[in-house]
Amino acid sequence: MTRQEEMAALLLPQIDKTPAYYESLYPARQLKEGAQVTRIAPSPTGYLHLGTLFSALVNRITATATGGVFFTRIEDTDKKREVEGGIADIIEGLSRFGITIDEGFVNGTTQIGDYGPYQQSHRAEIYQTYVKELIRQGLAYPCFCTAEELDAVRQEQEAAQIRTGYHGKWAKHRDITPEEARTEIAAGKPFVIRLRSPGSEENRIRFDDVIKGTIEMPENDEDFVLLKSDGIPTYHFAHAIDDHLMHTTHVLRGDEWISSVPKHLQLFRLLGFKPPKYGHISPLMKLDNGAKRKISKRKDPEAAVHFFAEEGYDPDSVIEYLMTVAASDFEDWRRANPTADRKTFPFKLKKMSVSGALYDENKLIDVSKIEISKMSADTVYEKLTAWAKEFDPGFFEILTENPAYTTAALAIDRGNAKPRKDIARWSDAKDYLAYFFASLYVPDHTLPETVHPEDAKAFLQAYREVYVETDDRQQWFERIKALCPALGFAADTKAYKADPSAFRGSVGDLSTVLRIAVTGRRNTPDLCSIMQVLGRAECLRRINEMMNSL
RNA sequence: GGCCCGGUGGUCAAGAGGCCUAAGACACCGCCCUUUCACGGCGGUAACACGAGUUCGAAUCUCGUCCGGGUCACCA
Repeated sequence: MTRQEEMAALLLPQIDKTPAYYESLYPARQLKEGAQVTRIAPSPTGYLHLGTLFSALVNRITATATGGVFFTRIEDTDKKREVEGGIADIIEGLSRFGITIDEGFVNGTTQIGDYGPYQQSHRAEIYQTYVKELIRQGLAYPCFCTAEELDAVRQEQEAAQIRTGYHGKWAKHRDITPEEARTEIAAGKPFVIRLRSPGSEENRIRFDDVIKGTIEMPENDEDFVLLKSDGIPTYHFAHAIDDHLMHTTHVLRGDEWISSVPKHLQLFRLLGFKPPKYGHISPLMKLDNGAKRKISKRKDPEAAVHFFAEEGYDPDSVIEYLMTVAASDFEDWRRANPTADRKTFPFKLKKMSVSGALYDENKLIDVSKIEISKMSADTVYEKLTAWAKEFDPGFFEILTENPAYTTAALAIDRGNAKPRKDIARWSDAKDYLAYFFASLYVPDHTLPETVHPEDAKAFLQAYREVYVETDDRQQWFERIKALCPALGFAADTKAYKADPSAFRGSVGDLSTVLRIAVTGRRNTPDLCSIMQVLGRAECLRRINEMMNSL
């Protein structure tokens, strides 16, 4: 037994498997040429973060565009930060946004696929097997430093203005002997396993980031921690083992990871693994007092995706917006393919922005209005009521009392070539539909300054007599025009504009009066349709009510 | 501070040495259309961070400066 084998046996006595065992357990995937395997690896430390959603989207569409696989893996190696129900929050959150998962966790408790377990806390033995091999090869060693000692070293380094960290001569336990280690262990001292980095700061490494392009950095010379004192790996080590064994081809993650790439590449090389392609995604930013900064979980409500649900944004709108941020050519594609499934969008990582984009609510609203304008009345009814049920129960009651009626109201000016774009969020619908429901109807009978109350009253009185509920738009309008001459109004807008002094007003004014009478407001979609949905009795009632107030 | 990444209108962005008098979208403004509003159409305001250099020619290449972001844990 060599000294290194002795050390390996001392540190990880319970490990009896070898890497070869796992290599054969998780054979290469059988995928077609060019298929890319991606993943999202969230930590269950709380709700689904916007950044995680964005990253999941990018990984998802990358796999989809290449006929590959997208899987989820739970990085629960930090027990201190773990939150109960965190897995379900994140995974089910992704589903709500329509992000489908091919493999790994598909909800809070179920995992599918042949490369599991997809939860790092259940993979301890795998990591330890590889660490043991590294120790055998002299590439890893135990470190017994306490947090205080490490802290003291850092302070010394800072005082001397040299690079901080556990490397080179500062790596106290780098050459610890099996005997020394045995003594420490016997004394009950906890230890971590560190990499014995063969790297040097003098060397430069380069790699091609599939999003950012070529990046050059100093080689890693840090003896960073592989296994924490509880036997659980750090992110770096788990990443190398898992993405190798799960055969990930593309690691697309937040760009806060860029600086760790030298560690990861070194790990893959030392372990004898083929490294994946890396792509680093710029974060979504927000303007804070004129300064751009990454959206923060603590300061920004938008960081938590449930914010969007509460605001009433449709998940589909949020994804559509995120797509415009993820791919600079997505909007053009969307214009050319207004109704196509996003899954057919030919996504290219090269089209991703290199710098962080500012979260733009205006743009979200615009995208959302377009999305909702393209929906059928039935779809709107379904989504709106689903939203209201959760976030505005009172409104839900009102909407569902008579589904056919609500749907008819929602159908106005919808489904034609130029649908209206009144609704950006489901919460907007309450005001938009208010005059259709007695309990929400708060009419404002204020007339435009240009219209005299007596004219309005005379018009309403005359209209009441000629009103035919079944008129189509054309007939409906003709009827109003027909009333104009007797009231001294211009039936033709152009004639009125040519000589306003010759008339008391125009047909437009009269239409507005009717609109105010029927809906209690001046701006609405097509009035004729509204009156049909409201019904003759209700329209007459409202017209009379208005007349009485004049 | 060290190491990385980035900087084109208010925002997102196209842009690969001459096609740039710099596209498009959102927002904003105006006009037209119009029974209101919206939609739509037309038009408008508004940008290559700065300074050197390379070149006949620079938004594009190089260097420097400045600014912004990220990262330097037994967190991910």
